Amino acid sequence: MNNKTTRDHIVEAADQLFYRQGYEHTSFSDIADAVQISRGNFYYHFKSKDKLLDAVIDARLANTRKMLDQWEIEGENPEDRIRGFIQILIANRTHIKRYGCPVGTLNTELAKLNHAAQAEATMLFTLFRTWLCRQFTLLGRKADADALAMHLLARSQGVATLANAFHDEKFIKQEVKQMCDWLESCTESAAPKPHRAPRPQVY
Amino acid sequence: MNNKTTRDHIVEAADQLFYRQGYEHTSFSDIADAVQISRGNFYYHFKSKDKLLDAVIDARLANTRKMLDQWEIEGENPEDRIRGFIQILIANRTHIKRYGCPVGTLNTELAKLNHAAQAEATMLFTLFRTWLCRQFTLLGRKADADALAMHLLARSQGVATLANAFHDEKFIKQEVKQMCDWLESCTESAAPKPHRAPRPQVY
DNA sequence: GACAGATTTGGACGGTCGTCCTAATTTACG
DNA sequence: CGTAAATTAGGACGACCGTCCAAATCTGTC
Repeated sequence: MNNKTTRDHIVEAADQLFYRQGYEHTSFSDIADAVQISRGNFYYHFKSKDKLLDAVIDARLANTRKMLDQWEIEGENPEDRIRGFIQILIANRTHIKRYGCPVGTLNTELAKLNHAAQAEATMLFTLFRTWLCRQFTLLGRKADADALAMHLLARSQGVATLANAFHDEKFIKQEVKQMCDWLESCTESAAPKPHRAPRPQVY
Repeated sequence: MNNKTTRDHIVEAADQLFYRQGYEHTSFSDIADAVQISRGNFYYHFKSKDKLLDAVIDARLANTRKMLDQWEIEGENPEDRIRGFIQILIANRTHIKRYGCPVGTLNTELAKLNHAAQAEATMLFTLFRTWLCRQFTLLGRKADADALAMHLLARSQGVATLANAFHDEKFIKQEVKQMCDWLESCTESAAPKPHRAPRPQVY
């Protein structure tokens, strides 16, 4: 599909701007400038700004589903898949440093606005949560798979928040390494060691 | 000092509203309603909204410094102090569930707005960072004290973000327990651990 | 080419925002 | 008490917002 519709362009530009500037701080004029259409044209495609937000979240949900599905059919083992998830932080480190995590920051903003689309945005987290949960189950951690999934999600969110606040990419790499170590400890035989702080070392 | 000035009342109300609704989403009218003064009165005390934000952040910085200083003179050992820090998540869990972490969400918002007060807001994180760093140093982890401090900050932020997104208090308690366990492992002697965590369990 | 429907344009509309200004009121002090 | 300064009230302002609408333009079909 080479010929994208105007609607697609709007959603794409809005997605980027919502991520970089936040939903509320992004006006129709901003998006119109980015897509190079007139302001009035929006209301032919979306009857309100809220509907546009819904469309953006739907697009993100679709893309995320596609990505996670893809990761699952590429024949790696669950541990490598989870490691792949962790590595997103590395791959997107430049954007994360500047704008934070797209999922986390959107959820945070919508919570403050008490926005109707909150539940839909949380679904983005749920997608990762259930996917990670499935991988941990495959790893033989069925009993606490969801807790492990939430734990990993939280670690990722925290890393993104601090990397953003301190504008620090190196911190991302530090923590990614620790998360990978932690992941390995999840797969170890019968008696796994609890998550431990590494001994002093130069990072 | 029983008689607070109008300025103090404004800062206090703005602080609350910025936390609950976000900085941008809070208007002077909102604050005026809360303080019960006229809108025009603001510009006698603050010449712009940005200056009001500066005052709010300064107040938060002062309160945080006071709190951390207090924690340090109350004769506990470093480990207990850090445990106290972790327990903030429990103490404030109801607010965190609803509005997220005051420090993290403010930093996230200001980053998106590319606001001039970003650096001042990051100072809130730095306060906790250096305090935690000092505690870990006292624990004998001088070499990686800052990394441990950042790690703990990140964990806390992640927990707050997810608890907010999923409106889940129980998750906070789960993770706090794990963070306390992790803290204990920081203080153990260089030799490997005497006891291990049990296999998958219900959290 | 003519026509109908889909799409786009640009401006009008109320409303709210941060800001500013002047007049009224309160407070402090000789 | 009287007066100057500090403080507050309330409205005016220009700008921008999301929304809406009528007219113009494009697109495909007979």
